[in-house]
Amino acid sequence: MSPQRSAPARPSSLREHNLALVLREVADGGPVSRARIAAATGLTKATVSSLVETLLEARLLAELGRSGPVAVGRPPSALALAPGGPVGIGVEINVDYVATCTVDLAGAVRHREVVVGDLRALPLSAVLGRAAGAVRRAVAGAAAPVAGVAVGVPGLVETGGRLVRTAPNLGWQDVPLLAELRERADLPADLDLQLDNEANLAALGELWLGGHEDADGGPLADFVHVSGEVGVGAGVVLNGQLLRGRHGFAGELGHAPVAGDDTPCGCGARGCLEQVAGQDAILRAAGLPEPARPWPGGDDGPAVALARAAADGDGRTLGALAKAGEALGRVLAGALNLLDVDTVVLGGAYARLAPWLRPPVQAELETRVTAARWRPVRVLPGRLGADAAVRGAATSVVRGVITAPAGYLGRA
Amino acid sequence: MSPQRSAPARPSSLREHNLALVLREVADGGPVSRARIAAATGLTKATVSSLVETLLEARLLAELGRSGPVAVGRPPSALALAPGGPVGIGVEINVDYVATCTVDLAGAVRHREVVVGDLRALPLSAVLGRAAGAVRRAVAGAAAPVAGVAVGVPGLVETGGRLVRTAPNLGWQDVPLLAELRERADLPADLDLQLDNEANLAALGELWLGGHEDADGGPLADFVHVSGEVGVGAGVVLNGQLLRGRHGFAGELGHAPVAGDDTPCGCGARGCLEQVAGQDAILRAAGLPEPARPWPGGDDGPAVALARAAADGDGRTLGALAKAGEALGRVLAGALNLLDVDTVVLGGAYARLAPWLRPPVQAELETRVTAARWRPVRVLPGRLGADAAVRGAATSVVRGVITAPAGYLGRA
DNA sequence: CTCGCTCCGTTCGGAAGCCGAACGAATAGA
DNA sequence: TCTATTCGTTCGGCTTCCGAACGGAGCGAG
Repeated sequence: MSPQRSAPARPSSLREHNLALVLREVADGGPVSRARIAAATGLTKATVSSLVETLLEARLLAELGRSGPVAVGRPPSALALAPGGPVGIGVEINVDYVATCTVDLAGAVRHREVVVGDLRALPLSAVLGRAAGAVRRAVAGAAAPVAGVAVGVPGLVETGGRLVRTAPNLGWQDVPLLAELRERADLPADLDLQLDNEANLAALGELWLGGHEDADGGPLADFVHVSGEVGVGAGVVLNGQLLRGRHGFAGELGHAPVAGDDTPCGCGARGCLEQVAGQDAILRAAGLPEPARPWPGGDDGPAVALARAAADGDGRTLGALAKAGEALGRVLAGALNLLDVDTVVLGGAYARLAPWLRPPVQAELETRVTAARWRPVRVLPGRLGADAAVRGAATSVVRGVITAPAGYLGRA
Repeated sequence: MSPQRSAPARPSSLREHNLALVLREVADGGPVSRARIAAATGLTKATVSSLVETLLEARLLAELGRSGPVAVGRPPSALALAPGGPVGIGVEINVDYVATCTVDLAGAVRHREVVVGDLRALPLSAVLGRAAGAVRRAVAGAAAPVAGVAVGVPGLVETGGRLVRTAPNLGWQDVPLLAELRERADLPADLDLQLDNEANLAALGELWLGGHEDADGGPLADFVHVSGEVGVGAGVVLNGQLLRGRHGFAGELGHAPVAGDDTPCGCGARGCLEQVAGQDAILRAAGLPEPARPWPGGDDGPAVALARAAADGDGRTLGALAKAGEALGRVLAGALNLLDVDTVVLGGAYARLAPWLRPPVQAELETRVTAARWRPVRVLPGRLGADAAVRGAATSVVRGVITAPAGYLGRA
């Protein structure tokens, strides 16, 4: 009846589940004692001890020794994610740069590299070569076991696929990116490689690393992340999980029709959101020249020029931003209604433009989101800026280890 | 890190999981032998035997005896869902009727009752009295243990809530429906009562009972179900699961803005989809009189009048339907893009109007759904008609038993 | 300084579950 | 009647978790 078959549960499945439970408890709550883990998870102290021992041997946890002489009784010995534990490597291949990032189990950035260059001007093999070089350097520089590499691209990627279906802004079509990278960077065959959409990874970055809060003060777990780069991409996070959709194409927002606009769009239709709220469109409407390429990841790109003009009070720019915000708000309202989400995170280039985009977006949401009467809608600027996608990618690798430590144990 | 805490896994969790696995295998594949279950699930024959014995004792499974002397070797003894097993009761409280429905484990309808009457004309307590009477009769008439009762209403219901937040067409506001029903129908305190949105239940009905097929020929597990009743409600099914959203309000589609329309809407905004594609709106645009209330569940209501006029070639009606279909298609395109879904099911009143709505909807989807180049979009008429919600409700109860038999064992 | 209190982590027996292999059961065909 | 074949059960062994008891480590009172 359910389409997804599930596997039989053996005694070892128990252990896998509980290993993840313990590990997640440490990851969530910082240094904790065994006794606290037992209390929090509902497992017995005995069981926790056994699980912890396994995790210590796997070098995923480390014993900190005693922390502070704060209480009566035998002092606990705190456990934390192992500093020498596995790291994840994130890679972002974008129009103007290739970025890599190495993070440890705790999500802290260990290393970061950005190679700037207009990749559209290069042939595919040259781009692959650059990316492979960056990956090789990241792997070689990691002074710890590498749990995996996650690659983000601005394009459509099929779920679990190893193939970039299409990346219009790179001019890619059906590129077997992971296989190419594995070969060119000479990566071992058992190294875990993943591929995902850049907008999805950015949303995950804000989820895990943004430190955003729920309306109730808890960690934000339901939101729509919109990033305005060349197009308009969205990542939908529901209940702490990314919505990928059946084929992994979920989050397409850029080609929603916007009333009162007839600009033809590359997709064939007219009046797409991208033609009003895309970065290039705003730039055009503001009458600003396109900044010289390449710019490194939005930090120095059109968003900055726009923000500067807006801060100077340039009328055309302010008008363009207001119009973009309104269109964005209308389309987002539809998404929020459909998904029952009450928070929007303005990421990517939009984060920098948030001071001007936020008011019109918020206003549109307030009038158009049906459930706004019960729980107010919120518009938050992203906190990771242009790093969201790479850091999200790298973190997704270590999150994979934390939520399924058995898989890592098996390989390592 | 994940916001949702999970419970520790004990040895008994193993059994719960595997009981569900076996039960689902039987529910999916019809009568099966123990050996086949073992092969399909990956469990051992020994384990399957043990699990099956538990399920037999719980009266969830029944032994059919030998089926046919078809093969060599010891003949298998087929297992099927127990005919005398627990049943689920579904209730739908709508504007013009109260319906109940009793289904057995296999999803077959055992009993059905519709009480017609314009409930808007009645005070709340009278409506509750009618519903309670219907529930009491259904429970009394069930010649089998009742696993639970699921109630659907046309309004907003918080996830896991026992409260109807608002049901505009019934004039309800914060009605503690489940508590009222339990008291008025004198239901035992341990009987499982659930509450859900009618549109959600209808989507589940089409999922489980509609017999729709995927583009690949498998069972359809990803679609958006739109039902045009008084408003426009949607149920989103992703990977065989209903998308409820954080508060259970997901699927709101009726108030998406439609270009080129300025009709004021009850929600405060202008140009909402409901004002173009809602049943009443189509009726108005077609210039047809509103049929006399009450009508029983759309089967005799405005949809029939519209279908008749359209079949007769009435120009205004055809125009209204075309316009409604176009608007619906535009809004649905946005949803399909956002969710990465390629199938729309036209349910409720739309099912009857599918011959006229389908072409414009399909056309809009084909031009506006970005991924339509890779996998064609499909528009299917719903197959359960006005029964979808009640049958979905009743089936959701028995599905609950099948996917978590341990819970039922514990109570029974 | 020592004893008792409190809390932490470990040890050990017992129970629940699953697996693998061997065994009895039931039927068709030689 | 015997053999081949498939089905379902039985039994010993393994993994895992639980509960209770135990030893350990620090603090404070006397």
